[in-house]
Amino acid sequence: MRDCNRQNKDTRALLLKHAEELFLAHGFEGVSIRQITEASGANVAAVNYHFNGKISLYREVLKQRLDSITLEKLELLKNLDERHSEVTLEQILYSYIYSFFDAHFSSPDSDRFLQIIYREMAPDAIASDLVAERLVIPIQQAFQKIIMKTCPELHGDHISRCISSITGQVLHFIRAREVLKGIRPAEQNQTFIEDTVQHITQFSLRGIGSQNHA
Amino acid sequence: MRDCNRQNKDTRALLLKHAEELFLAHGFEGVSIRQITEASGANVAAVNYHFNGKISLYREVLKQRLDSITLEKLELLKNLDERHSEVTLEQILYSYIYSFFDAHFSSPDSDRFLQIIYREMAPDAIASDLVAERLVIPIQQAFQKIIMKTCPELHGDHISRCISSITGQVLHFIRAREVLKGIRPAEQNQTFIEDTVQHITQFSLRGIGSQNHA
DNA sequence: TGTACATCAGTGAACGCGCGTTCACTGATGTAC
DNA sequence: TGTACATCAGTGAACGCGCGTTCACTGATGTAC
Repeated sequence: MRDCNRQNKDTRALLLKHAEELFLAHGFEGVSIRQITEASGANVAAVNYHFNGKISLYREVLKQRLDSITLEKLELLKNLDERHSEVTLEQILYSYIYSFFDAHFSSPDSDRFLQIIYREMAPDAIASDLVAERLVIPIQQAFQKIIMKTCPELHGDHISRCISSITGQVLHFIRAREVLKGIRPAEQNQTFIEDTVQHITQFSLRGIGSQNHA
Repeated sequence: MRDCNRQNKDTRALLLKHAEELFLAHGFEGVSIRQITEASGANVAAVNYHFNGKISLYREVLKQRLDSITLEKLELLKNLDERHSEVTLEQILYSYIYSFFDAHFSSPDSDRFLQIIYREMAPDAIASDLVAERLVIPIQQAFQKIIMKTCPELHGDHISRCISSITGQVLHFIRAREVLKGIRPAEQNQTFIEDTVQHITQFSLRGIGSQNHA
């Protein structure tokens, strides 16, 4: 009787929505097709009907999220690029690094999502190609373009490696923060973010070693 | 007939040995109890008899490997410590960073093992406590002690964060190297190691910002 | 305007599989009297 | 020195479960003549 006679409730969209929620919360292996279809009020067979199996559905979900994150980061970088003559390298680094922590701790989803991206960066992951093509490469390129404008004396390869160094730090501080609490305990959440972003910014600013801004 | 009448073949040790091999090659979920017991020539029930379940066996395996890696790194750091008056900060960083890449690419196991450690660093992992207590914390402390001796003008908290920055970079460059190949392609393996270690060393040396060695 | 057929979204039930765990058991060895 | 019992390593078979996938199906809608 509930939802009685309502055909065309767009099962496909519902599946996608609930799959996103569940995969983000519990990872690929942590979610069964039955959980997804039950949450969507559909039949177990629906996932196979609409998406040709669990893996394709997962990749579909991932695509969407990766694209939306990439879009967001490119937006930020575009803003910085437009103001690049009035902005210091330090400010660029700070904005970029802060944006990770900000996005990360403002949404309960994104903690889990970072774990997922992390896992998918492994060479044998189920979707490392998607992470590379839709996230890492476009962001890296845009970021590199800005830094090259701001520090024209630096070599492209050097900048590229420095960006990887920054990304590596950001991911590590966020992801391993529970483990790191065993080393530097007793930080409040807000000062943790502020302190860590400042540290990574200053460390990396020196690390880049631009003559313009040293 | 094979292995006929040989009691006391120490099933427990065999299980541990093959579990290590298999878990390292395929991860926790990637290995079934049946695979382990078959490889060990034992009955399916043997894992539960000797180890009280799959998780305990996994943690046991992990403990051993973590301890052996920690021991190895502490050895390296002890050597550096003993020579700390004749060694520059740059040499210390280089040795430490290089040791990760060296260990990593000289053994086929260790690539997979790094993935495992990585995964176990996540807050909700099956053994993040082991990674913290038996690997990250002891190494961090020993490393910090050396740097404090070499750069007495630096604050302990600052050094601690810098070490995390170094670790983050090392892990990222190793783990995400396939993804990063999309950005900086066409490096041979040996020059990749040499170039990357040099980059991380120099980047971090500047990042630490010691007055003594800038 | 009516009929026949094709298409499409979605269902329901079952299939076969591999999993971790359990439990009653065997047979060798150690120990107490 | 012999017997009775306890302990221990290990086995074999089965249990129950949850999984992803399959397949024949329904019933609504669109299309051609």
